[in-house]
Amino acid sequence: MGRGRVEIRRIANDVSRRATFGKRSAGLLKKARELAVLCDVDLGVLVFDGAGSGRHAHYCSPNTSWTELIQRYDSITNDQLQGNEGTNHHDHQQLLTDIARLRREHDHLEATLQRHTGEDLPSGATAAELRDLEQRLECALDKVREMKDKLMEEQLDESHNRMHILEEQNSFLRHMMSEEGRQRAAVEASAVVAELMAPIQPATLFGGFFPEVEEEAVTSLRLWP
Amino acid sequence: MGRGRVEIRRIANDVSRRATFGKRSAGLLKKARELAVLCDVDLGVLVFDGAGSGRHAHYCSPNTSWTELIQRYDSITNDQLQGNEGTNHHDHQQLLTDIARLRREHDHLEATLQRHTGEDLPSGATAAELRDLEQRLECALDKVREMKDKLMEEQLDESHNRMHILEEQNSFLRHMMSEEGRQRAAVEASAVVAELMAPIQPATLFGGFFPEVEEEAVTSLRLWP
DNA sequence: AACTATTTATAAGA
DNA sequence: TTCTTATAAATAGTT
Repeated sequence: MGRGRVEIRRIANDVSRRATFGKRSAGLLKKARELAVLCDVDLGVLVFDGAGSGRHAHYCSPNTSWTELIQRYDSITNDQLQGNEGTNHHDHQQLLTDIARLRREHDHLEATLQRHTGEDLPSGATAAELRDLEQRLECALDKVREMKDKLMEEQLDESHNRMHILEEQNSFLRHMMSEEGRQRAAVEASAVVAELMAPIQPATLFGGFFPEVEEEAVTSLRLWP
Repeated sequence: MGRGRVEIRRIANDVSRRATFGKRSAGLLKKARELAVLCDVDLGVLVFDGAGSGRHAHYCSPNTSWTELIQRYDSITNDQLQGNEGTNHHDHQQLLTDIARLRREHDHLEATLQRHTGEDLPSGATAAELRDLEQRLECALDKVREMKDKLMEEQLDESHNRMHILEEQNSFLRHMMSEEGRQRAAVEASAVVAELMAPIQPATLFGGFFPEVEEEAVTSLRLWP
């Protein structure tokens, strides 16, 4: 929504990024407020500038609180945490064990992810380990590319289908025109038909005859940037 | 945005309210994702249907967690809220909270990692999102390769240094031998040379990291005697 | 901060 | 529910 279509990726330019942050976070909060009122829901939004600029925005709908929202979120994400309220000390010990295990898993996952992101490559890594990581990343990259290609192919197919439909409409309309032409002047009609037949170029075809179809076509072409 | 202008007040009709909830919460989450990526900010959105319908939606930007967001929020709103630590820090309720938090972080990390591994690519991903992931992975791959190359260069440098030192020692010893001119001394000297050459064994130098380079190294060492 | 040309979201209808 | 379409709303680039 603006003068140009925008790719959803980090805005490199510092000034435009700040401007966009202001506009979009205001927009997001407005949408949040509207949703809360229109649909009578409890919701919260928190936004913090990644850098330490301190720029932030937040909204929490009336009749609720962040504490409540987070509690609800917890009860959704891990519902196996239900029945053990106010139970005995055995469970207390069990909880300590669970926490220790979770902490370990947490650290491990975090480290793995940081390696996968290249953020924190272990300085003591051997060349063999690095080569292993390299291969994993290549593998992941392949999978991502494969999925992306599949998606794009699907979109291509779809646009081909649409083109096919448009071509059929064209040929039908040409047919209609030639019928009309016979009733008037046979020579003129065949000239028009010949002209239409020659360039199947969409640009030429859409140029004068079907402005309402042109938008369709452009839209579908834009499906794969 | 729609067929008609809409007043921002609770939608009375039950059906349209549900429909609007679905559309607008999807829209809100999309906007949130876009803001997170475009402006590189940390943000979170939580939406719960006010009634107990269970309908809900949530989003938390990558590289952060609800825990972190809430902490940041707390530090903004009331940064004088300290002091109640230590008394009941390890009671049952606190442990439950801790465990919930850890589970949340755990799930978040796992999801992020799975995306980075290509194990669980979101089926609803757009081509643009996939390209974003692709670029991250390429970036990580570059870093890993860079570090691997640096490591290999360092190890090569080190081995060259050692060789240089050994060559100097050798030439010094040969000089000594020719001055002495005695067979017995010569034999002793060559024993010393042999001993000095020992640590040059590839296994020690390269630590077994470069089987493909090992042969190369052995070959060049053999050139000398 | 204001202005618009455009894009995007979505209300209503099918 | 999901898809379509007319229209309102958001906002990117500009001044």
